[in-house]
Amino acid sequence: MKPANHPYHHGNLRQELLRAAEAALEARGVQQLSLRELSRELGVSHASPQRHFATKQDLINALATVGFQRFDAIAAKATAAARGQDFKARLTKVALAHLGFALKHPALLALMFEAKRQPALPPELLTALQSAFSHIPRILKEGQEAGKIVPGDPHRLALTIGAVVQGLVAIAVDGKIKGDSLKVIVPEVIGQVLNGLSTGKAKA
Amino acid sequence: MKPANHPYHHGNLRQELLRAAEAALEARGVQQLSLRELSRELGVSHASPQRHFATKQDLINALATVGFQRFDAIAAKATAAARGQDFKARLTKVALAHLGFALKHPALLALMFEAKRQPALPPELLTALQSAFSHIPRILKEGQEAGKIVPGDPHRLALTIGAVVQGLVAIAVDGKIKGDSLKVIVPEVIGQVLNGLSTGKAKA
DNA sequence: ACCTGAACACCGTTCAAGT
DNA sequence: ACCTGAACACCGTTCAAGT
Repeated sequence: MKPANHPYHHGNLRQELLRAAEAALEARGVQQLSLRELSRELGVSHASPQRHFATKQDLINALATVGFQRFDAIAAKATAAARGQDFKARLTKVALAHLGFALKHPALLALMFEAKRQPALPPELLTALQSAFSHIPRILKEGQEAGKIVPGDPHRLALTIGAVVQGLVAIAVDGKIKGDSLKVIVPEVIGQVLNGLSTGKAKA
Repeated sequence: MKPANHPYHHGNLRQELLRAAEAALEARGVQQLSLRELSRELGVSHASPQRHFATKQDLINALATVGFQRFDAIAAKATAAARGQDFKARLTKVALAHLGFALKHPALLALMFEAKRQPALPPELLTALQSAFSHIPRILKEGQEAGKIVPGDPHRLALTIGAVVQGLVAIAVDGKIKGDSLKVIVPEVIGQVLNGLSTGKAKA
């Protein structure tokens, strides 16, 4: 379990750097993330990260990529677990999965969303990101094919629900929703969006 | 217009620093924001910001504060301009105001949301932030009092619409919505939330 | 009150050199 | 292939000193 005390050849410095970086990120924030400090912590020279991450941004991109991959895996598991249920239940499960991740790794999530804003995304980051955001549109498409959702451009509908979930995540991360109450709030918000907030009219 | 070339006593270094910082922020990103570079650009010593912003974080907080103040002013103007209209039109106007700001100042918006995550918010930042996010709940409350919106905890309803708008902003900033199409997409998304996405049932 | 200049303790990145 | 040590050009922050 512990990598002994080799004077040389650390073993898998790349993995250790990623692990230490994530811990430092959640403990002290992105701003304080320092390659030299990570090197010190791992007992290697400050120049040794170079071989594994050519630049600090590369380390950040790698962190963001594994973040989106975990994000994706959690959502995939949630949808799989809700296979037989109706589409509202499945949407709720995916939303809860996203929110659970957000509350567990708030600093990593912030880093992920910051990394997303880069002009030229590394390809692995892009595919991880696309996969992570594919679940809600897919569920909506199935609901629409089953006639459970109003017709219309599926892309447009996915935008609506996607915005709600992303907004909930942002609000929850800010601590504006107590973690305990998520299981009651999220289904209600999803229900509100599905059933509408206006009185009277059913829809056009 | 130009502050002459005083060897001493710059005039209002504080304002100049804020202005230069915002320009540098949008041009090169938060990561590259440097007090020393701003000082060079303004032709003052690298230690001179100290009197106006005790720390770099103080400069960032000041930027975030003016950002939220402008955000607030724009939303207030939008609601004032839509005074006589129905509550759906007013919600749409506010959402469009938020989105317009986001697309105009994406880096500043990112800085504002990052600043919001600080454990101990400076009081002016907090009040600016609260004021900026007060418009949607207020419109919803009025709509509810007029019987135009389903009954229920107003705070909960505001959460739903607030999440949608915040989510749209996040998605728009990522460039996933073409700026031109906002005027058609936003009313449609707001309408979807108000009228619901499910077929059949009006509501419970 | 506001700014300067020097100093301190940090950074990321590069590169020859070691094993 | 992987790591080290020294070097370079930057940082933020502090503080005595100047006006």
